[in-house]
Amino acid sequence: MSANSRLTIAAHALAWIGLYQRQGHEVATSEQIASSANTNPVVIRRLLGELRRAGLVESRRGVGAGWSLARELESMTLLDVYEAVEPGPLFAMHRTTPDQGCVVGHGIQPAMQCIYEGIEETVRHELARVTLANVLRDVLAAPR
Amino acid sequence: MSANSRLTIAAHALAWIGLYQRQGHEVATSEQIASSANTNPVVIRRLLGELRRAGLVESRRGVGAGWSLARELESMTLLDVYEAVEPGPLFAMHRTTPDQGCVVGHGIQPAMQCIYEGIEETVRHELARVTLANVLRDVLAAPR
DNA sequence: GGGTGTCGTAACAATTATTGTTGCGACTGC
DNA sequence: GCAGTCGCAACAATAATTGTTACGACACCC
Repeated sequence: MSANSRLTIAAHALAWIGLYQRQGHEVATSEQIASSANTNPVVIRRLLGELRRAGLVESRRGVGAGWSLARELESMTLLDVYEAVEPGPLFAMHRTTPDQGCVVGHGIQPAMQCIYEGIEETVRHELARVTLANVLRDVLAAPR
Repeated sequence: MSANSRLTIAAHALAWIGLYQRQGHEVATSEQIASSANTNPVVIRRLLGELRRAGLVESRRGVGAGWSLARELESMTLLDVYEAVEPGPLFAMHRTTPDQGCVVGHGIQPAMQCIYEGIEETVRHELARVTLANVLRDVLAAPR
């Protein structure tokens, strides 16, 4: 199992801020978002910090501080979020370099690398097709 | 970073066995493969055990024992290998269930689930396009 | 029948990445 | 000055994978 839910939590946070702003509020606090996502506020701040670096959200400090969207949800795709919060590739190579004296050990990494890059490109393409506005719409469409 | 190189190692092992058999040998030992992949024989046995359960390889015991392909490399795709060695989904949900009393917390999982399933399906499709014979060919084509 | 080499598997340690938690300084509006 | 929130560092907790050791099971060979 891929043990990282960073993309999921980041999308959750963005959808939450987006909805909150639609309801007329200026900013959302990390504590509110953390409560909705059932996690710790620091986890949210860390993730939102990365999204801020990518230009997707802004933060204010002081009393009445919090987070707001830097762009419309319509102009944000899951690929933007993915690139902001996921550091590495989808599939990993050997953790130790294989035996370069062996034909297979020598050729396997470039061969797999090439295949993996193609797949990652496809995934990126799929992620780019979904905007955060789409996500929020689907969230609100869930039956209760 | 996705910390698991299982698919990579499994492809390495299959390519190694395939090449070894093309050179006229009957079976390959986990120690030979481990030496090429620069890892421990037990790691290889564990992976090959999962591939055996999926019907991709066979093993013999006793003196002169080892591993052999159960099917031609041409008829094996990376998807077969992926399904044999990767237990979970590509993207994970929240590790704790979000606040079901919150609209976003309630709707986020079905929304993301749906998106993720589409992407996984695409990845599977891509993996199914590559046979292990393709991989071995690319491995041998690597410049040295 | 015993010796040998290899798989099969369990148990546990080591490593790595992520997530959770605490603490405290910085900033801003009142 | 006070209160509320972010920013960030440090560290613990958790989980998954990988590495290692150990030993029994099995089959071939003599």
